[in-house]
Amino acid sequence: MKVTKAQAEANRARIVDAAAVLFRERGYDGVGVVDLMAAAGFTHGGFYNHFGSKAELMAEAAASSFVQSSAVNADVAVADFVAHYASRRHRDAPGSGCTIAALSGDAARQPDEVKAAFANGIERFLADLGRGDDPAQGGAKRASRADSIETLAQLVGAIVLSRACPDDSALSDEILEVCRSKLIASR
Amino acid sequence: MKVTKAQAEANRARIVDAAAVLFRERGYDGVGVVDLMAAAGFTHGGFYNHFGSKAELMAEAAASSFVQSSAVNADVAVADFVAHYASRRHRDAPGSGCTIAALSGDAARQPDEVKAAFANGIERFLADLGRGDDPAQGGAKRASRADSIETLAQLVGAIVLSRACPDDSALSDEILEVCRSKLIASR
DNA sequence: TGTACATCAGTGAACGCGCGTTCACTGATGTAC
DNA sequence: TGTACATCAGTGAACGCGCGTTCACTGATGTAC
Repeated sequence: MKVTKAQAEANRARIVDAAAVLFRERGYDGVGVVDLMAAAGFTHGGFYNHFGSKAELMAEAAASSFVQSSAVNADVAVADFVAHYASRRHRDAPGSGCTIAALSGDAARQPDEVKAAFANGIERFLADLGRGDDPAQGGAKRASRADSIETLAQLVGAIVLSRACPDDSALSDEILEVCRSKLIASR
Repeated sequence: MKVTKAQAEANRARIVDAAAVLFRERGYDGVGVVDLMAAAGFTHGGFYNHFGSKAELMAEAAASSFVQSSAVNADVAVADFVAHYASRRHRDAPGSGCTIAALSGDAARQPDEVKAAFANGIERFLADLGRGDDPAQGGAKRASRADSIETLAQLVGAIVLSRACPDDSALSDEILEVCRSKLIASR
């Protein structure tokens, strides 16, 4: 049964959104095409009407998540964003968290198509970190690109490390707390 | 054909060593039991004489790599170690590089057995970063645990980010260079 | 020390299973006249 | 505006393949007497 062009486009977007969550939660190899389609409410056969390959969807899901994160962060003061990033809440909710922290390890073993999406995501992230806040509200000042890179590396490292520790481990919490307070102190 | 107890133990160690390299290069799901055994020179059937599961080998290979890295780093000044860690050479040679940087993303989705090995590796790494150098040689002073955590997060973040970028990308190099110079300047 | 037997590391075939991808088919949508 | 036909999003069966794991078998090693 065919479907409206508009409906088809909306369906495609549903698949991308579902993929963005599932990949972050379970990793690239942890989710199959069947799972991805089922999560969006479809059977797997139609997958290749929308995407050339599973890796292509990975690239698109990542790109989409970067745009979404950036939109959300635009309304948050930089210091608050940093504090939330290096938090247990973020660590424990990879599906709605930072795609770079959740999937960089997987991206490293993917085709350049995927890596290019990640590089764009990193650039966007650096821009968000460097933008500073509305001076009228007295938030953070604009940061240099090098400072933003340093901050990003530490944020990503903190989440990656904390997630590699056993659940409920003191070390995992400690890493987040140390990095959070150091990052906030240095702004 | 049975084999000497000593030989069997040596064979087992060969498997662990090969696994430590292959997992870092290709990720947990990127290597099969067949590959792991073949890399050590065996057929796959004997795998379960040595290990209870593939995940168990992952835990052991990680633990072994941490011990080995620590032994190597013991002879290097902390500043030199940091400089080499955040380098293109390290980025481009994951098989012989830091297991935390290469496999933390995979470890996050593994059983606690594996995560516990990673937590041990992190502790060992922190100890190495904090130890300082022989005062007679005028190297780094002892670092606080919090400073070591901060350094570790930034090192791991730098490699993880740089590997997620397309091959030969300027951004990848830039991330490494910025983090390297910032880390060395702050010691 | 010599003999008989149990052990068990390594082999290679086989297990069931899920994977990514392909394909013939469907029927409502979109288009040409 | 109405009719005839082409399109193509979605379905579900099927493809070949590689996965982790199991198993019967082998023969040299290790052990008991």
